[in-house]
Amino acid sequence: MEGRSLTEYVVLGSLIAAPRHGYEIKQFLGSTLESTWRVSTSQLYALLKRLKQERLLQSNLETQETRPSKRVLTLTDDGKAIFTDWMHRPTMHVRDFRMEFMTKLFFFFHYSMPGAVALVESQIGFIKTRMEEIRSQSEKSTDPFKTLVFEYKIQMMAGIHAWLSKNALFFARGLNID
Amino acid sequence: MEGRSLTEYVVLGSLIAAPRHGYEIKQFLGSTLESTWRVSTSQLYALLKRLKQERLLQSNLETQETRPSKRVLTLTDDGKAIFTDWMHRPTMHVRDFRMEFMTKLFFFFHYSMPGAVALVESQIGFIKTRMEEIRSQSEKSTDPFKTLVFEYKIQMMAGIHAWLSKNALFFARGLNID
DNA sequence: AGAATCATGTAAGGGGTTACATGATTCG
DNA sequence: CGAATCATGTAACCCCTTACATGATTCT
Repeated sequence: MEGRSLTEYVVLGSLIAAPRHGYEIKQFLGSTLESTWRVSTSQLYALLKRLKQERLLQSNLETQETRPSKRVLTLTDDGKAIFTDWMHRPTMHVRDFRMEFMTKLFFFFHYSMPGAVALVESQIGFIKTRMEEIRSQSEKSTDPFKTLVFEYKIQMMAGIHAWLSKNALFFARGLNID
Repeated sequence: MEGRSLTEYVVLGSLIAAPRHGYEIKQFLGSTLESTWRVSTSQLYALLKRLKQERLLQSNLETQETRPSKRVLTLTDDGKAIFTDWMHRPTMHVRDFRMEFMTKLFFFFHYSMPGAVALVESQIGFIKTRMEEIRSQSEKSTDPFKTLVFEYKIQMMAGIHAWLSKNALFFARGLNID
């Protein structure tokens, strides 16, 4: 999760297809990623402020007659680049896998973005390599507790591998855009 | 992870067999749980202060001649009860499983405490039930993305189940204390 | 002589949570 | 007529991280 948190990528991702204001981002995330993911209102506005300071997005105040005025956020080129790079990079730490990878697949799915199959494939490659590393560490281990921990990691990676090859690959292919 | 964080239980667990001072706790954790787990010095001292305020432990200043004086921490009855209860309760949220369950097994192992087999068995029961719940939700789901998420959860729970039945149960039986 | 060990902290700051504030409009 | 929706925030607090502070002793 190089430097930026998942929360930041999710907010950037909410703006990749079209500008939105804070309340709209909240609604978008609440209606789509809601099962996987949540932000509180206060955190969202704080985050938007920070991302604006970092020039990943810019804002425009729009006054409305019958409604409170709203601050419409647009991604800058930097913001777009950061999000797009992230979307095509596989997850490097197994502990982040669930949230990070699922979120990427969500955006591929929701925006019909190309590259999902390639991401799934490179993620499969990464997990295979990592699994072999842990397997060899486990074989060398003499401490029974550490071995137990290694075996757990191997089991989880085997599960991820199975899911990637079966479900995720099928899902990504079904998007029919690669 | 009812209320208290894993960090708190780990610190309480470091004191269950004998009183220790802060530096000693740090060394103990660094030499045993180090692969699974870390605390920074500053966080440890802050946490000890908080646990003392909550009366889960008490401290005694011991002056030494050739060394800086040390604050020796002892668990109170409340502290002991909170740790012991936690040790025998299965983990309720899959997201906490890895850290929480592994830590419990570590303490069972390190202190040769009885009850490991019972914990593994009740954890197996819990995960089976939870897996069936998710499976039925998954079958009802029509949204392909949500289905994908459900299938991931099922895959992970199946992995946990396999590891519990194979590795963890064997490990717990090997402790030869139940 | 310099590094590591023993021993306990403070200070600043980051990121997240919960609670609170405001105020018009539109739906049931 | 009250509840939900639209819209944006502030304030306080919690936990954790990183950096800094101190100072004697013992190992290399």
